[in-house]
This record gives sequence, structure tokens and C-alpha cells, in this order.
Amino acid sequence: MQETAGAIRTRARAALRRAILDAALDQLATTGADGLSVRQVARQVGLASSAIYRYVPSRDALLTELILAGYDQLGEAAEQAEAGCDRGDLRGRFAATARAVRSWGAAHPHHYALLYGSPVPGYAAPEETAGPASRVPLVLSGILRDAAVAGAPPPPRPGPEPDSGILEPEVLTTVLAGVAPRAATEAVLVWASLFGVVSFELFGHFVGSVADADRFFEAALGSLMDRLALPG
Amino acid sequence: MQETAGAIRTRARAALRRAILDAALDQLATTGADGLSVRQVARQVGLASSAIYRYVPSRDALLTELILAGYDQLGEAAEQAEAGCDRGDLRGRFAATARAVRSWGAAHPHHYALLYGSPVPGYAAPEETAGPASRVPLVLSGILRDAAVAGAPPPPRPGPEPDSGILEPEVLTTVLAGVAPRAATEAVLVWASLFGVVSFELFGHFVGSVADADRFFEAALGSLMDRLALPG
DNA sequence: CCTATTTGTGAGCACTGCTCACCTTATAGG
DNA sequence: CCTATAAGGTGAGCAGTGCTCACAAATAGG
Repeated sequence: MQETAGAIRTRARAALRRAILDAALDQLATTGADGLSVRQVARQVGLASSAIYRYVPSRDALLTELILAGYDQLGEAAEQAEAGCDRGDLRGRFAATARAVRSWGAAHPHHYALLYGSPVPGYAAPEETAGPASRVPLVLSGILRDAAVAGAPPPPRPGPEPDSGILEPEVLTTVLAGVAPRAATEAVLVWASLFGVVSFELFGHFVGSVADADRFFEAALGSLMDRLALPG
Repeated sequence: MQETAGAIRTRARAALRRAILDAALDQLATTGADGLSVRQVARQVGLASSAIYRYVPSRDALLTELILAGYDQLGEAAEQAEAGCDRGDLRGRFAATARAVRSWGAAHPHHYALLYGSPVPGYAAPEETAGPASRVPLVLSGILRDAAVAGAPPPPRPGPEPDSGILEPEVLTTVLAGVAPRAATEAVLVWASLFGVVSFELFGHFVGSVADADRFFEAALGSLMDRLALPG
């Protein structure tokens, strides 16, 4: 089996890489992104600090990888929650997705902060995070598209659309196809509002004003769904 | 003038303290909170690094002070913008306040991120930030109270209020006095939505979906004001 | 078997926050 | 006026960080 000779090598490498990432995830959960240290990760894995750089080019790259993993975890949670709903229950699907976001954030506050808090590595998120980052918006837009076909199709008026040009045309023709530009703009606002509410709660901005966070979130949910004109 | 002998000493001390804070503000604006270094601040001010600790107990305390200053700057900007509006123009007052928040954030992204991004020092904001942090919400709630007296007073129904218990009672009886619990809850949601939109824009989450940030913000403004049932 | 590549090591550089002993200076009190 | 005292400033130093590099061991392929 000279074939597996090389294979076992790459497998061991992949396993160690995974161990490094898991250790980094541990550190992130306990100390936060700021406290994450390459040397500490190395200690936890049982390697010299310099050996880490055989697997990860830099601390920032490690953080980027954690960001990617976070978006994937969150997207997975949202997709699963939404998939467990009756397809016709549009409000139920939206609520389940939103609750999944809040639950994941509450369970992994430091990880959530890494995704939606201050952008720590440089100032623009790396290109490769765009894909996983759009999983939650994709779930939400899927609900909206189903709502659009259920409701009255928007009559194509002659002349320029009143709200066209606000969103990227590519978004309006793909993930939000069939949704009127006006409603699509509203949907983006609802999206940002949802994460605004979750962030405010997790980051402590509701201390002193919101007494019952659970009930507030449910009330916010209802309001946001009304905004989207989701039937139910 | 033995009186000024001591006074000049404390004045010099205050001036140096201010210089340290200004240098820290500079650093924050250019490198962000993560890159802010006590030693760099010391170099900029022209002191040994150890001397800084005669004026500021720790790096975290310095950051806390910057947070305080940020809330004050932002609150000041919001108050001034709102004060320049016709008192009867409720929508204009709200829009001016919201635009001031966005403008300040765009002008000081790192400082904004320090306030509304990931909570970096520990996990709970220090007590003393609560005051300055509430300046913007105070402006917004002032508009809502004016709207409440302008509109129909909420009929006090017998039995438990449907939405009572969600917000802190103290908020409902002071800054939001006269506003129905239902509307007050909605107002908190609008507040979080506003900062959610600004944060999403500043933190790059709109890249790929929002094409015209200015127009989107104006559209969002209109929608949020509709939600508050502001007349106009 | 022998070479070449990968993987891991430890020392080391420049930097960080923070403390401490020390020294100077100016204030305040007798 | 003169001196004890307290404040302000310094530099060395500790423990930690990200990261690089020359080197050694282990493993791969020819």
C-alpha cells in the first residue's frame, strides 16, 4: 500500500489542521477574539508556537477561518430551523429562522461578535467570507419569494421603477426574483433590523430599557413580519 | 498668589491628561481600538510609557474613557441636529437625528465600532457609560413624547396592559411617559433597527446587496418613521 | 539506499501592558 | 527660609505577544 503512504500523511495533516482550528474555537469561546493567541493554541495542541505557521499563515488568517466557520454554523442552524417548518406557514418559517439566529448568538456570543461586531482584520471582510455569510439572508429571501408567488404578482409598470437602483440589480433578479423593488428594500431593512436587535441584546445595549428580552424579541418578530406583509 | 500655585499644577495636570486622551483619540481614528497602544500614546505625547500610568490606570480605562467621549460626541451631534428642526416637524426631527448618527459613524468608523461593535473590555459596559450612552435614545424618545401628546392620548384600559412588562417600568414612566407600552416597544425596536442599519453599512455587511447606501438609508428612514406612526 | 521535501524545534526580534525602584522637582508646612 | 513630603517623570525589567529563521528529525519518492 504505497498509495496510502501519502494519503495517511495528508490525512494526518488535515487532522492536525482541524485540531488547531478546534483549539482556536475553544479559545474564541472562552476568551474572545481579542484574547485568542497563537501561542496558546500551540500549547493546547501540543506544538511549538512556530509550528502553527506550517498550517495557518497568520493569526489574521486563523481569525478569518473562524469567521468562515461561524457563518457556516449560523447558516446551518438557520437552515435547519427553517426546514423543520410547514412550507405554507410563512410567518412560522421567518420566526424560526430569526429565533435560530438569536439562539446561536446567545450560545456563542464571542463568535457572534466576531461575525457581526467590529470588523477586526483590516477593514473589509475577505472575499471568501461572502458565500457563507449569505446563508442566513438566503433563507430569509427564500421565504420572501414564496410569499411573492403566493400574493399578487407585481404589475410591471412602464417607466422607471420607483425604488430601483437602491439594491444591487443582481440581487433583485436572483435571490429576490419576483419581489418588487419596494418590498425588497424593505426586506433588507428587516434583515438589518433583525441583526440589530440581536446585536443590541448580546452587546448589552438593552440593559436599562428592555426588561424581558424574550418577550421583546417575540414582539419585534411580529413587527418585522408585519413589515414584510407576511400573511398569517 | 499662593492660590494659583496649586491651581497651575492641577491645570497642567488636566492639560496633560487631555493631551493623552487626544493622542489616544488620534490613534483610535487611524489604527482602531485594537491597534491602540499605550506606548505609542506615550511617544506621541512625549513621555515615558510608564508616566502614562500616572494619569490613566490602565489601557482598558483609557478605552473606557474613549467610549465615554464617543457617546458624548455622538449625542452632541444628534442633539444639535435635532435642535435645528422645527419643533412641529416630527418626521424632520427624527430624520435629522438619524442622519446625524449615520454621519458621525461614517466620519469616525473606528470610534463608532468601539461604541456599537464587539464589547472589547470585559463583557459588561462600565456603569459610568450608561449616562452618555443614553443621549441619542433620549433625543428619539423626546420626539415620541411630542408625538404622543399631539396624537390621541392612549385610553387607559382596565386589566393588564398587553405589552407591559417587556420594557423597564422606569423607562415607561419617565423618558417614554405618555407613550403606550405597545408603541414604546415598537420604538425600542426602531432604535435598534436604526443602529442595525448603520452598523451593517459601516461594517460592510451591505456589500453585494445594497447598491446606493444613501438612498437605502433614506428609504429605511421613511419606513422606520412609518413604523412609529409619525405624522407628516 | 539515498536524496529531497515536509514537519517540528528553539532561539530570537520587535513589540505589547504594566510594575517598580529611583531621581528630580516643586509644593507645603513649620 | 528651609526642609520634609509628595507628585511627576524615568529607565530597567517581567511576562507575554506575532512572527521569522536556521537547523534537526522524520518521511516521501526515485
